[in-house]
Amino acid sequence: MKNILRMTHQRELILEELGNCHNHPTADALYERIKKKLPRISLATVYRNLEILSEAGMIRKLEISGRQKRFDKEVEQHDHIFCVQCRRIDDIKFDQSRIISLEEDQSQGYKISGCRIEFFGICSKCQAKNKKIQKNEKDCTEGCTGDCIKDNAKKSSKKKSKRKKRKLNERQRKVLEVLATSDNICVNRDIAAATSLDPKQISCQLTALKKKGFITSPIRCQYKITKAGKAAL
Amino acid sequence: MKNILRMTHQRELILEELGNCHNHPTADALYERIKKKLPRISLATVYRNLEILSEAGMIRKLEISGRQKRFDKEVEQHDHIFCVQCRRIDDIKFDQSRIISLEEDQSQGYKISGCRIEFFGICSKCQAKNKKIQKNEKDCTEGCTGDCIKDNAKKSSKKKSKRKKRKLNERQRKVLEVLATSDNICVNRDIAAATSLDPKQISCQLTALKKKGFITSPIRCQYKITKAGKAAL
DNA sequence: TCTTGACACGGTAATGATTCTCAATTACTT
DNA sequence: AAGTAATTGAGAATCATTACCGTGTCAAGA
Ligand SMILES: [Mn+2]
Ligand SMILES: [Mn+2]
Ligand SMILES: [Zn+2]
Ligand SMILES: [Zn+2]
Repeated sequence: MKNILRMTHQRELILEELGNCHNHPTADALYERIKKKLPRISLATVYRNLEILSEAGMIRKLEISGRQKRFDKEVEQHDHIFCVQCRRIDDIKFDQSRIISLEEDQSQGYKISGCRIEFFGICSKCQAKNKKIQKNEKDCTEGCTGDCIKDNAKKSSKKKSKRKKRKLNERQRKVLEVLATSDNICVNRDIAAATSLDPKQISCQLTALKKKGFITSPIRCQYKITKAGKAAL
Repeated sequence: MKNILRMTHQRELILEELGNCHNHPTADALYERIKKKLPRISLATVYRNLEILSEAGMIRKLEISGRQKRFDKEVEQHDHIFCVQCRRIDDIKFDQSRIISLEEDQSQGYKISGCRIEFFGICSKCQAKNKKIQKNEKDCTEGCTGDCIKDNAKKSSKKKSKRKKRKLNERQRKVLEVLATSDNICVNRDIAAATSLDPKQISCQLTALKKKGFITSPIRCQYKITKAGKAAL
């Protein structure tokens, strides 16, 4: 009846490897590290044990906003701060008792058992990086506001997990090829003539290509291939 | 080039329906409600518009701990409290500026742009329910700690999304049938004799059955079918 | 008026993270 | 050493979310 935790080699390694991690790793990241020492370990085993160990209170499972869960060797109560740009997560110590007791008055009948405080911002490294970029950046064609930071974060996080698939379908490739061969800006009609595709189809593909960043439309109804577009061919 | 939001019928409905929701609904829940008024709407449209509307600042996307994202008609800054048992989410107002300025001293170089505070506990309804259950519960064979509450929450949340699949394989059914016919507690050997299965196989199936809640092991190595197990046959 | 292309839609496939399944193996108990 | 329940690896399944694609609608410009 008593649930004894067997200390298998796998479990031991997972615990040890998490202990060596100072950034709060995801199950996947931990799996990659452990594979080097035990190549036949399964990702499911890593997930399983991280769950079991956190259930047993030997590690902590973090549910920071975002998709992947992260794991923490430190079991003592503490909160976190994360960088919205590079996604790193650091510890912060914060006395929750004060804020909880403050909240208990207007708790709407809830019996409060805890709270999670999550700061977010930009870490010192990213601040420095941004400053450098801003200096070097002179040919910024369009206003570069907070959006591009967000885009960067999104892109980097995606690239990190898996390579981004940017496949072109038959029609998109045709359209892109026409734009690649023609030096000047093209309109729908030009492309239709060159590809013998239905103009409606072309409009649809142009939209998709623009969304992917492979073409731009400097003037309404006129398109031009981008560097990314050329690279994609 | 300019991003104009067209107010389509679908978008209007989504906005309106979210406005009528006082609990912070998931995309899926909202979809189910909207389908009643517009049966041909696509789930993808609901997701797409919730994203667009929150991007435009007309609604808010919440990343409360847990898997599904939730959406909030209230765009003013506020935090949330959720019940770990029934998963309902309520609003709380909290002055973040104080706690943020408090944190800024020891911010480890971060430029803090905000924070999310998330209280959790047990709502008044669940508290009342628990009290009732505790009174009625006299045949609680094993210590009923916080664990069963958590189990309940997990189960109910799963049931809500899809019906739980509890199928038995060939061997599991055989084992369960032996336990069902025998009134007393059985050991592995008994089952082996009755089923002509390999004892190793039986051990494995017993583990699976126990995990599913179809059998219990009141004494080590001795098994007994549960009500759920009988129901499953 | 006729084109055009941006936005949007519905349906469906794909994706990413996580969990489940199951026969085989392993680590504890006795 | 034997017996047995916990654990494993490999892969399938699940769940929430997003991407894709062909089509439709609308408003603005030729
Ligand atoms: Mn930490
Ligand atoms: Mn709210
Ligand atoms: Zn950073
Ligand atoms: Zn509740």
